[in-house]
Amino acid sequence: MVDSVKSPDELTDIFRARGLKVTPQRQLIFRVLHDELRHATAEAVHARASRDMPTMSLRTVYQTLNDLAAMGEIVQLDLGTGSSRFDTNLDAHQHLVCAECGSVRDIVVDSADIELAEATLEGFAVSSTDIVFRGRCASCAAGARSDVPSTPPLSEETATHA
Amino acid sequence: MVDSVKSPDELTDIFRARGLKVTPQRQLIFRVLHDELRHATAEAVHARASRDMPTMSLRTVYQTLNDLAAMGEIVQLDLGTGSSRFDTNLDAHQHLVCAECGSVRDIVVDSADIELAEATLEGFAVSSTDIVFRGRCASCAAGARSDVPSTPPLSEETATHA
DNA sequence: CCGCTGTTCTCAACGATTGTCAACAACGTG
DNA sequence: CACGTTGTTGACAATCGTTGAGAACAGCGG
Ligand SMILES: [Mn+2]
Ligand SMILES: [Mn+2]
Ligand SMILES: [Zn+2]
Ligand SMILES: [Zn+2]
Repeated sequence: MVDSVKSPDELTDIFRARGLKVTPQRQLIFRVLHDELRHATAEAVHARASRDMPTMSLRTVYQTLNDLAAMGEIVQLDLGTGSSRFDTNLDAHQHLVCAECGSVRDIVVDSADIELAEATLEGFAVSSTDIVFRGRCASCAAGARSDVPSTPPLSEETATHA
Repeated sequence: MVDSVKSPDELTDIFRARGLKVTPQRQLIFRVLHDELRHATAEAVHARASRDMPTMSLRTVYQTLNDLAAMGEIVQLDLGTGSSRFDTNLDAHQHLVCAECGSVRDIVVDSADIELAEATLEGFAVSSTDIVFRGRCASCAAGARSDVPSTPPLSEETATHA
């Protein structure tokens, strides 16, 4: 039902098929993406991977994430939170971004709802529609202090999802 | 009919009212924003302003743009093009961003079209909806080479608008 | 087990933006 | 209109996320 990131094994095959080598670093990143992180920053992936492989460099994480994104196995997002997020959900969808804690949640908006009048497009060919709903998540509304985004830009689909 | 950036005179009054000093630099920036630039980067504003006042520093431009944005006199946008754009159009609207030349065009999407099922929100309070349609503008489609975004991130609502 | 390639790692550079702070100018006051 | 206070400017360094370079290194086919 969901078109999510492929399994480490599948990604391994894909990399091999492209003549790319399958290193322990890459395998670890595959696993992290598949099993744990949803909208992770490179930093977050690195932090998680470093636990299992302390020598893992941030550079390698960026490299592999970029490779995966280039192959379309993950999607690079710019949600305006400072750093890129890498989305393992490949289905067409949009995001709810909490202005306070920075958590990211998937949401599906019927694209039929966003019909643009052809006339107003004036020849512009839309190839993708990025919608970001900004606001405050439930958990922030609960503990809430209404002022500034307290928690600095976070590293992942924060807390919240429990 | 359009809620656009206020006139230099009005902005002058607003700044004075807040105890902020009205310097020639600021006045120049007010004029540039009001008369010329629509979705300018700080760099673009600086380039334009520097023509009339060569000593103008980029730092001052950032400062003033941030001040104006903080007061709600302009809107800071992150369209994923590398640097912030400052929008002088204060009406609720969205953007068409050309992947090739980076041009930005306003477009109005009936927000009623984007009704989110309350249920799916699960307590998330949406405060703003940012929609960015990415694709290729008419003029790029005309001269078009279909590959990479040739023209690097631009400085403004490029060419196109003639 | 060998070697060719593609990889990893370290470290420096990058672009956009902000912090710092001394020199400076706006503007209310006398 | 000169004066002093206070906010502002401009030069410069620092920050953050990300990428470039190059040498050491490890897949993987032979
Ligand atoms: Mn997502
Ligand atoms: Mn606009
Ligand atoms: Zn939150
Ligand atoms: Zn274009």
